[in-house]
Amino acid sequence: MIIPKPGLPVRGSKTGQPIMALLDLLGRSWAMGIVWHLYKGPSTFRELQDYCESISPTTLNTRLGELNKCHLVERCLEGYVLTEYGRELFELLEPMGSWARHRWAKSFEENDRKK
Amino acid sequence: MIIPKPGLPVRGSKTGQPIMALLDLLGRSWAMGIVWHLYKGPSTFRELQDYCESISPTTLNTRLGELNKCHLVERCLEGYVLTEYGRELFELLEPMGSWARHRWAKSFEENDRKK
DNA sequence: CTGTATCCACAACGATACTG
DNA sequence: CAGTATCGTTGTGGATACAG
Repeated sequence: MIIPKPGLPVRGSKTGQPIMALLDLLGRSWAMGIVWHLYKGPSTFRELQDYCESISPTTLNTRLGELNKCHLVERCLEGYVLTEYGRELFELLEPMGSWARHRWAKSFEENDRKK
Repeated sequence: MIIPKPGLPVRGSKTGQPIMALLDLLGRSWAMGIVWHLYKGPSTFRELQDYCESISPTTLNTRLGELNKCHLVERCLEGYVLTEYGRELFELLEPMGSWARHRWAKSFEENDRKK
């Protein structure tokens, strides 16, 4: 398991620019889904598995380990929960998600209409 | 070449959530570097190749094609340039980059000190 | 200069079975 | 319930040589 730490080589940046490490981490399968779901409150392994319908236990466990080592998720009595960093990040992600949905996605619809 | 379009399956999301498509696109090698460099102004293929020191022509061309089909980059007389969408996205990315550098990266330094 | 065509190596992920 | 161990498939990207 390669942890995308700022300063070390990551997918897309040999010098490990923090922003690239972040994009690497969050771009992996289900990472965003996990953060999104945990923002609502703590969840167990099984609950997350049900939420991410087609995720394999291998991948879910790997992802949780990565998010944990990157200080975004931590263990708790109820299973897993977002850290302070995790919550901050989620809130930064919202404007991007909003832009992606409302502006960017529209650009593809326009393109489709022209064809 | 698999283009990460919102609505179609992408790395990390089978339903192609727009935010996941975006993270997929930007998480690929050198994508951010290209956007970052082009934010300063138009560039030729060769200039981008020099800027992204170790990138192969194959990858650079693939990446430019993806960014173009996703409406973030377009061709111009001077080579390549950011579109209106591209500039909007860059500006949304800055707060995240800032957080990654100043808050998130610090969390790893703290961790290192403890060990 | 600007790409394109091949080939190769490796990391990511799902499927599955199994252990604590 | 909560993971871990293996295996096979596939995408990603570098290297290189070559074409427009």
